[in-house]
Amino acid sequence: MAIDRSLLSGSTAMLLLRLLEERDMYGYEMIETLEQKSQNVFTLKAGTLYPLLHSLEEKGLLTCYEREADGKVRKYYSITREGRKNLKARREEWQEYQRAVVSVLQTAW
Amino acid sequence: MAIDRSLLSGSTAMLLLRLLEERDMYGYEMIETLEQKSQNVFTLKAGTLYPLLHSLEEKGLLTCYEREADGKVRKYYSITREGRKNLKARREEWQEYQRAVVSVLQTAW
DNA sequence: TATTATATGTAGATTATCGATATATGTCAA
DNA sequence: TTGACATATATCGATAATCTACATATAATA
Repeated sequence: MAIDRSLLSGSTAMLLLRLLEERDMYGYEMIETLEQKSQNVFTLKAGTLYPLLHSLEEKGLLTCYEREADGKVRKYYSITREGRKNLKARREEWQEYQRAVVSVLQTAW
Repeated sequence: MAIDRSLLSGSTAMLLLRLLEERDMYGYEMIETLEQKSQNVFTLKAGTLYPLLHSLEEKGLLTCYEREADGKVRKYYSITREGRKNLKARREEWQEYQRAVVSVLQTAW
């Protein structure tokens, strides 16, 4: 990663769900989109992404279907109702965490 | 933790260094102070803190000395010059990471 | 005197991410 | 046409951060 990988820990699933909130995507597309949207801060590895997608699917947060595009069969992922609910919770958790970090970093003692 | 523990990953050392930037503290004091300053978002466990303090000391980011206070011998930690340098880098990394998350979450596509 | 808060510590388990590796197809330039 | 590179998906084992559980000891309080 461009940044210490441990910082990303736990927020990757949220970021993927956020991408899929906008539109269905296939795995490789998510890696590239995240990279662009974050100005190269998030350079997610395939070895991280695919197992994560499978586990999100198992948990019912995503569904998967195959579709041909540009002469290639790709696996598109779609966020479920449960996935949207989960995303909402993760966003709130992230806001809470972020506020807390800022308050420790900026505190005037 | 009050929040998903994985979110905290990687930022704990930064938070501890930040506390010690203000004044020397002993371990237990850091747990309580973090809890207060974060409004109970960061409830760091002893099993996380002490090994982390030892590793930061090994890396030369902290030094340790014993002192008696309130009739108790406590182990106070002090941030080193190297620790301040490290804190500065971690803060910058955190800002970069935070900006990137926000930009993915908020992006108007 | 018993319990709780303070205070420090270790061992083992869990989890997220990574690097390395594997496979297969499409594209483009030499 | 052939070799290299980008695209696309996937698994395995290693690494690292945190947790739970446990252990120990003292001080304060009921």
